[in-house]
Order: sequence, then structure tokens, then C-alpha cells
Amino acid sequence: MGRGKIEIKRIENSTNRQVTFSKRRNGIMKKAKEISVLCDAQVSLVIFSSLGKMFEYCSPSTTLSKMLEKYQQNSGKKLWDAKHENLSAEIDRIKKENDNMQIELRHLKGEDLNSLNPKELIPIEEALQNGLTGVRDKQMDFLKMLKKNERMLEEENKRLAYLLHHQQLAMEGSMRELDIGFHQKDREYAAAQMPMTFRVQPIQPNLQGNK
Amino acid sequence: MGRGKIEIKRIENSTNRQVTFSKRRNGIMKKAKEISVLCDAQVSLVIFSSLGKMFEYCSPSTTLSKMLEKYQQNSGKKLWDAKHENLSAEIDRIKKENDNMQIELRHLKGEDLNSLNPKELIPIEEALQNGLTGVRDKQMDFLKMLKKNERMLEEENKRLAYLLHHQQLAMEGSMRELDIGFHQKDREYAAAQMPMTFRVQPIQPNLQGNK
DNA sequence: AGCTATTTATAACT
DNA sequence: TAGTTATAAATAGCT
Repeated sequence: MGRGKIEIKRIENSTNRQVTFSKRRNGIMKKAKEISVLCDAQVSLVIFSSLGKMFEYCSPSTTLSKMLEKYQQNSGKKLWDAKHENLSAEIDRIKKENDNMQIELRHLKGEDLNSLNPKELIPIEEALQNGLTGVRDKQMDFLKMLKKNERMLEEENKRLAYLLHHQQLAMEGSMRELDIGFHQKDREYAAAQMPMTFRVQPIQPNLQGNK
Repeated sequence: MGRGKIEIKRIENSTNRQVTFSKRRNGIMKKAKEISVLCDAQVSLVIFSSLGKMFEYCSPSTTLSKMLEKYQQNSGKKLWDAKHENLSAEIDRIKKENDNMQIELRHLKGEDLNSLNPKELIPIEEALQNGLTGVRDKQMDFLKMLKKNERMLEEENKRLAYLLHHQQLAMEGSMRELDIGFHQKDREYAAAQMPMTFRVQPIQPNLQGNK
């Protein structure tokens, strides 16, 4: 149906092929629309050009998804089951892993022990003992760290208190010397201007030492 | 393209519609084949008649599955993801559960404790202590059961030995009484015919009692 | 299902 | 890339 008859085989001339593709694509799309309207049919048409560009037609009464659902029912072919099965298999695998861990956890928590025989109890006891040792070691570490810290803080406290005390004494000495040129009010003002850091504060109460 | 021009709207006459569907279906299928050969294109065409009968064409170089895969990539539309997402979501959920259990298990086994602070160690210690108590209670149960069983077996043994002894004595008495009518060989024969159950067997050695 | 007058699609060309 | 046209192909109405 053109100026000349053509053989149905790949058009080697790339430009020609493109042009023909474009024209025939329009044609087939039109035909798809027509048959769906004229004959009340559902049509889904997907075309990829040789360059990978996609074109699609789907009857207005449906969607591609619905069509494919029907397709699977009708043909018995499975379009997506490779993926579904992979996912399902992974779910099964993980669930199994899950169950095993759950059982192990229960056993470690002393639950569901009735299903076990004495030999099976032994590794569980060992694991618990090890775990307990580990946890208590860790707690001991923390305790040692806290005590060490406490000692350091106490030392620091003492040192600071000592320094403060001496500084205060020194200052009071200076005040007395300067008293000649100051009234009492001026001295109080000077003390108030002194930064907090240099004022004597009560030593903070000792940390609760829990041996 | 026929004896008369037709309007593109649903053909009301059912027979006509069927005939036209059949003819046009062939036409569009042929067109699909032609464009895929001529233009090196990939075509997938699925048609359902108004009566639900399915017809399909797919380029020989591909499959419907592959086409739909490409379709999804190309269009960004998701054809099956309701199902996929459900499965994926479940996988995620289970994996999370898994991870949590794994962490709990590790902690109970005394591993990966460095990430924990002292407050977090306490419930773990308690769980371990409880678990250990549970396991040891169970072991104690078993032990008691074994001992009880052992005692019962010993009692039974004693009782049986006593019975056997008396039976043997009784039998030997009878033998002597019957000796008048029996030769020694006959008596041996009679003893050999006696069922095993009635012969004196050495008492079985005591079970190892592990306190 | 097959025929054929007619419409439609399109190959070659501009 | 789009438009024109001669011709091939498809098909509507009929048998």
C-alpha cells in the first residue's frame, strides 16, 4: 500500500526505517483505537522502537495492570513470578532465621525449657553463665571507672579548696593594706566586682561512694 | 476501506461486531508483525474481545515479561507494585525484627556490650539471672526425676529379687518332691523349658547415682 | 468463510 | 521533518 510493494523484512536504510516506523506506528495505534471502539474490545499495545523509545496504547475502559492481571488468569502464564518467588523465598528464609532466634532467646530467658532434654540444657547454661560473666565484667569496668573518676574529682576538689583558701587570705591582706585609701563601701564594691571564679565557695559535698 | 465508509463508534449489531472484530484483529496482528520486522521494533499486543476471549502478539525477539520490565523502567509506572511492595514491606519488617533479636541475643551472650551504658546493663543482667535460674531449676527437676526413678528401680529390683528367690526355693522343693518320678536329665530338661521370666537372673547393677 | 467495491494506509518522493 | 500522491492493503457489506 504505497507507491511500490515492499517485502516484509528489516528495512536496512536507517532513515527509511525510522520514517516507516513512525508512519506505521501511527497506523497501528489508530487501528488499535478503532477496534476497541468499534468492537468493544480491550486492547493494550506497547511498542519499543529500535532506538528504545516507547509508545503505548491502552483502551480507555481499562489499564495495563488490569489487562495483565486478566492475561495471567487467561493464559496461566506468570509474568512476574520470578520476582515474587524470590521475595517469597527470602521471606521464608528470614522467617526461619527469626524463629530460630526466637527459640534461642526464649531458652536463654528460661522459657519453653520443657521441650529440651538435660543434654540440651548444658550449652544454654554455659551461654548464660558466659553472658552473665560478660555483663558483670562490664559492670565492674564501669564501677572502677566511676570510682577512679570520683577519686580524681575529690583530689581536684581538695586542691581547688586549698588554692582558694590561700588566695582569700592573700586578698584579705591586700584589702587591709589598701584600707587607708578606701572606705568600707568601696571595699564591698570591689569585692562585688570580683569575678565569681575568685570568690570562695563551699566545697561541693563528697560523691556517694558505693563500695 | 470497505464497500462503505463507517463511523468509528461501537457496532451495535452483535454479529457484525464479531465479524469486524475478527477481521480487524487479524489486520492489527499482521500490522504488528510487519512493524516489528520492518522496523526492528519490539511490539506487544494483547486484545480481549467483548466476550472476553484473549489474543496476543509479542515480537519474537522478546517476551511479554521483558517488555513489561522495560515498560516500567521507561514509564516509571508500576504495574505490580501493590503486591511487590507488600512483600518488600514484610521483608523489611521481619529484617528489623531480626536485627533487634540479634542484638538482644548478642547482649545476652555478653557480646557488643561496649555500646551500652550501665543502666542498660541492668535489665540484661536480670534477664540472664532469670534465665540461669530457669535453666538450673529445670536441671534440678531432671535430677530429682532421675533420682526418684533410680530409687523406684532399686525398690523394684529388690522386690523382684526377693520374689525370685522365694520362687526358686519353692521350685527346688517341688523338684525334690518330684524326684521320685524323674531322672536327673528330665529335671534339667524341665528347667530348660521353663520360660526365661521364671529363672533367677543376677540383679542388674545399681544406676550411677550422681549427687 | 469468501468476494469485491471502496476506503484506508503507506512507500516513494518532494 | 512534514506533506503529497500513486499504489498496496485492509476491510464493510454482501453472498
